[in-house]
Order: sequence, then C-alpha cells, then structure tokens
Amino acid sequence: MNRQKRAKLKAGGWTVGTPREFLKLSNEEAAFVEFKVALSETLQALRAAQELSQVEVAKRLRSSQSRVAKMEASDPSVTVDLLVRSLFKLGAQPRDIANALRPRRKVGGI
Amino acid sequence: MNRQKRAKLKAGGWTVGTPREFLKLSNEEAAFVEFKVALSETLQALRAAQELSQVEVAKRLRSSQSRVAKMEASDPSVTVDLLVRSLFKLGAQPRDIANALRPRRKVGGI
DNA sequence: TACATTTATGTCTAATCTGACATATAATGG
DNA sequence: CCATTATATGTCAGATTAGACATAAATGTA
Repeated sequence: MNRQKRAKLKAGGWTVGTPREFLKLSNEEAAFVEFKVALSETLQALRAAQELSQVEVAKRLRSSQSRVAKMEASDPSVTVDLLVRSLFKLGAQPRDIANALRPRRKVGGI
Repeated sequence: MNRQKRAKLKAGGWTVGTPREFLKLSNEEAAFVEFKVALSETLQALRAAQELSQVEVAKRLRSSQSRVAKMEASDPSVTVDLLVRSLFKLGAQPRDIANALRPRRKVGGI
C-alpha cells in the first residue's frame, strides 16, 4: 500500500522541490506516472468531445461513475490496461493514443 | 478465467477465418491485443539491442525469467502496466513507446 | 436558500496479476 | 550424442485491481 499512499500524498503546504522530488519518484516511475496522466487526459478530452457525463460513460464502459472519476484523476487504483481498454471502447484509434503519449514540448521547463 | 483461456486458445488445425474471427474478439478487444503485442515486440527489440538474455533482463527488472518470457509472448497474464514499466526500466523513452504504438501500414492486408 | 445534477472520495469483495518455482522444450557448442 | 545455456509453459500464494456502493463535495439554477 506504500506506493499508492505515497502517490496519493498531496502537499499540505509549500514545498521547495519538484513533485518528482517531493514524492521521491525514480525516473522510470515518473515516466510511468506521466504516461498514465496522458491517458487520463485523453479520456477526459474524449468524454468532453462527446459531451457525456461520467455516468453515461460508465454505462458505455459497463463500469461505474466512481471508477470513471478515478480514471480521469489517474488514481493509483487505475491501471493502464483499464485506461487503454476504455479509450478503445469510446472509439479512440491507436494513433490517437500514440499521439497522446508523445511527449509535449514544455516551454521554460513548465 | 474465460478471457484468458479464450485468448490462449490456439487452432488445433486449419481454420478459415481470421484470428480475430476465430477468437471472437470485438474490434476494441482486437485493438487492445494489438496494442499489447506492439509493446511486447518493443521489449524484445530492446533486449536484442542490448544483447541480454531473459535472465539478465529479469534481474534488471527484479522479476523472473519466466515472466520476461511471458511479457515477450504477450501472455494474457501480462498487463500493459507491466510492459510499460519494464520498457521504461530498460531505458525506453516515451517517444519510443509512442512510435511502437503507431499503427504500421499493412501491405495487402497482411 | 433549496434542489437537482455532476463529480470526487473512501471502502469493501471478487477477480486478476506478479514473482517465483518447477519443469519442459529449444538452441548452441564440443 | 551429451552438456550447457536459453527460452517456454504450468502453477500457486500473496499482492493488486475492478466494479459497486455509500456519501461527500462541487456546480448549476430556480
């Protein structure tokens, strides 16, 4: 449960380091988290584009609203498998997913 | 266990349909399987490029040789999470993964 | 404010996955 | 042919996850 708990931590106040530093993630772990977040954001975008509520999406996925909320929040209890399956079920194409995963250029490190 | 078993089935003889037909996969399921296979192949390629045995890779991943074999075989018991984490641990970059997932153009439907 | 709708969070149980082990089946070299 | 090494397959106990439910928090609106 350690990993979940740690990933779930949010700063209760100010911190000086980066999130990656604060959460003590290795490079690979950080890359993996970013990977998941990209998928979550894609799911949100897809839902927004189709103008559906989480309840409606849940119905299409044969899942529950709470799980959809967690998927969009990139909750630690959500796997990449679930995200990818869900994206396909909502009509995403492989290239959409590939595009989403391609790293975005950050301006000024932000 | 049904899904695993079904996906594990191999034709005992000749069949007329496509694998997708034979295994009765929906479009989304087929897309997901292809997605996983692409990752498995990337893992194999990465191992080959580094000229490592499965045992050596297992050591780096803190896993076992049998699991590495299953990852490369895209075994149903292997998740996309495990594949992606492993790729990152072996030094793959996000864009490598995105590239691997981008659908290849098939010639003559093959 | 009150009410409806939507989204977020916490927590269960059944189902699934992971590393490990044993062992089978190639593949390679004397 | 016999070893040795590499890879594949089957199985299991412990760990993790999925859907569901309850409920909180946020958002919208009359």
